[in-house]
Amino acid sequence: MKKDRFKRISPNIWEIPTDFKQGMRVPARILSSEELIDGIDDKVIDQITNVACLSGIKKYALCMPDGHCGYGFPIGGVAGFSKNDGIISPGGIGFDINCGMRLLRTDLTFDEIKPKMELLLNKLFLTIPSGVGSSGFLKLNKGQFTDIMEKGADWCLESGYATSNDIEHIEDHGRISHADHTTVSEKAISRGINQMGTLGSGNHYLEVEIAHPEGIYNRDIAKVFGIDRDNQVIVAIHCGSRGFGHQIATDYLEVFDKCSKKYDLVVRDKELMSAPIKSDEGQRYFRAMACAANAAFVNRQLITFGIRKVFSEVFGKNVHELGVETIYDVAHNIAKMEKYEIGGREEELLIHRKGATRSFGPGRPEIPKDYQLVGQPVIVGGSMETGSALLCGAKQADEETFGSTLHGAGRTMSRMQAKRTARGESIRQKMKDDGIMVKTGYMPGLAEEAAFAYKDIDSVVSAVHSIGISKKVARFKPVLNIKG
DNA sequence: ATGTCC
Repeated sequence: MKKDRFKRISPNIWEIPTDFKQGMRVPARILSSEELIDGIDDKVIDQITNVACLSGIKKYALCMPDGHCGYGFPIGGVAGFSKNDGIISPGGIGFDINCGMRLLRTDLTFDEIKPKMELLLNKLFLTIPSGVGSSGFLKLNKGQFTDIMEKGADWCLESGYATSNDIEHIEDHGRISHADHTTVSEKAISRGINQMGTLGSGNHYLEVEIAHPEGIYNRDIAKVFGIDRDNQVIVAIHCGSRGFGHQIATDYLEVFDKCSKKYDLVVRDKELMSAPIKSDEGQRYFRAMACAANAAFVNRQLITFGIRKVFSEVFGKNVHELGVETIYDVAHNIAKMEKYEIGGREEELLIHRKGATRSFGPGRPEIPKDYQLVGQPVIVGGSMETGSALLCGAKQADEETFGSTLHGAGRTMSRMQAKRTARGESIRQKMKDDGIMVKTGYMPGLAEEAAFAYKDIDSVVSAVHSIGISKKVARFKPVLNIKG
């Protein structure tokens, strides 16, 4: 096994030195508890050490505790590349650009929603389109979609689909700078224009969850985030930029493939195709990626609009009375320019987070005013059977992980393998027995996303908590799930 | 993740 060559830096940090394979410019670091380190796939080790070979990489190539095999980078991969001689790589961001999570609070408690569970589930399912190729209620013209690409969630504010409180509680206010619609293909636009406000498929879901008192690890911080009553109803939204971001990733992989010779980049894996950040092609992808990121923020905001409408109808009150407010909205798949100290001096790096969450601690100007004292919320999606976790960012992340932490439980099994292991119907029944009502347009998907196909979320969360890059705040238990 | 192969 390759693991005997790992150097244990601390109880939960394992380093793979540069002599592990030829061409590594920096060491690779895997964050993991002792119990999970042996479960790390050899392919993940291959992938993260290939990332360590990319031009302009600084400090380490990192893999979070929920890491598993992905396209090029592992999902759970984090890497920072020098603005001057570094690269940008679609494989380091993911096909689903700005796949991410939003958490909503409400004033409701479990007892209040119990009599209306089935109605709530059915109305949510009818209102929020889900599944492959689904389209939304909005009929947008190209001018509006250009605004969505370039203004992100601000478009929702202008159009009456968001409140200023929503905007304040989205990463980067739901508007990524440098977005330029001229870098986006017509094909991407035509795939995306009718998909705003839709959930998608795969591991995407919409979940109603309960904040039971025993799941609150830090009552003071939970209260700052708006979790302020026993058995409070929470809503989790997990989705991304749909076919729009997917097409942009596809388009630029093709562009990078064609220009790779010109820039003479050594790439150990075709899936890691890259372009220099400073190159014309690299800049164009960066700007197109920002458009997809903005569209994903809009998507989650429009889904929020739909959820508010449903809650309002089902409980016969307006949304203000129900207190349906955005706790926070985070990107899990994105690259951003951020400043870090490298060898004693500050450098601007393009931080790639692929299945990883920003984890900024207290005092950072980028985070909402009301969260300044505690750090940003970190929203971690579990499997549909186990529910999500809420953490807060910590300063330690700036030193260890380029201000990053984990994003989910992390798969242990491929979708195919999961489908061979169980049938959707048996998972539905098991969830029902556990008090979770689920609705989906694609039953085999329940097996694909079953808890047995994922690592234990509490275990991966404990690892990042122990390292100190983010801190446990709360764990929620699902009661309703719409699986795309 | 994805009009899961134009």
